[in-house]
Amino acid sequence: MASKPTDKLDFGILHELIGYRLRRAQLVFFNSFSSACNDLGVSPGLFGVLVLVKQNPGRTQTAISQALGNDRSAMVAAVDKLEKKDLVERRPSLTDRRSYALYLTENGERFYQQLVDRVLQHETDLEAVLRPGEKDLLIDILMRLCAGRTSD
Amino acid sequence: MASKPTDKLDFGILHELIGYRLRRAQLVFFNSFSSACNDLGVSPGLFGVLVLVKQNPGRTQTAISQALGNDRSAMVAAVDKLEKKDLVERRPSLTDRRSYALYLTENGERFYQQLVDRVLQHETDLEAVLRPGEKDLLIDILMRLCAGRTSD
DNA sequence: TATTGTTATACTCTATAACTATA
DNA sequence: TATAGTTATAGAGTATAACAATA
Repeated sequence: MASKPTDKLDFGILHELIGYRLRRAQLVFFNSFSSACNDLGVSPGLFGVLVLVKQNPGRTQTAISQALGNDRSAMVAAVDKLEKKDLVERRPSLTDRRSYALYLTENGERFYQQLVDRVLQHETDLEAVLRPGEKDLLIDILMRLCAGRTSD
Repeated sequence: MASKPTDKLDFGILHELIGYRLRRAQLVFFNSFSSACNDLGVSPGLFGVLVLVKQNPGRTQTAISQALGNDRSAMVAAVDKLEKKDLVERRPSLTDRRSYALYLTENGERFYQQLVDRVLQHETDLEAVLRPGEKDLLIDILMRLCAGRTSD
């Protein structure tokens, strides 16, 4: 009898590889984050920009992009989107006429509170499968795995 | 005095969010996996296909794609690449003339051993920052985070 | 009617190179 | 010379819709 496509497959070493498990888990998080926040029009990437601008008002696009570990060219479209949504504004830098200083707008400040509530609720939902202390340990392990290989 | 782009930024809640930490860690893994295996011409995604074909010879493209959690249309280019590298072959299914049965080629079998050695070495390198028992716990936590939300 | 492999297509994310205006 | 923002561009990766052959 031929095997059906829905039969469980043997994953071999795949299930024991940290890289594969990270990819699957990250995909789950990405999708559920998007579901939780797509009515607000904020992707995981844009959320990261918003947090850094909120916590570090007045920084340049390049500084934000370096902190997030991606190229400054990618920041252009991101800030464009956030500006169009009236969440972030580019102000001319007082000290360097080549660069902009990024700030949350008034609307962005209000929006940010609402967004963070939503994100923390999402986080809480997904933490439901963790036992006490496991979240902190998970974060700690993930940071160690990045140590020396990223800018943050 | 103006802040320099290289100053450390305040990440606020970002560093405490599982989703963000997963994304950063996954990026580190993806990049180091690519460095370790790009001379072999195998990406993380192609590696997943190879493992599933090795462990489940004779399955269809659709079965493999479902197990990996992506669309069957994406399998076409993947199997094309693996066939061009003489690692995988499409054999006509004996029971269903619409579908192919996937197998590793002879060359693919030899290549697979070498590739797995490389991947396990890569895994070992990255496990260096983990304490005894933490890897199993990490895998367990990551699988729990996926439970009920993926096909595997 | 439903499914397999395929194609065409599009969208996101990301990186590189080159340009401009400044420094 | 070097840097900030920008643009054009290209490459993955991924998803949808539609089609022909087959079930």
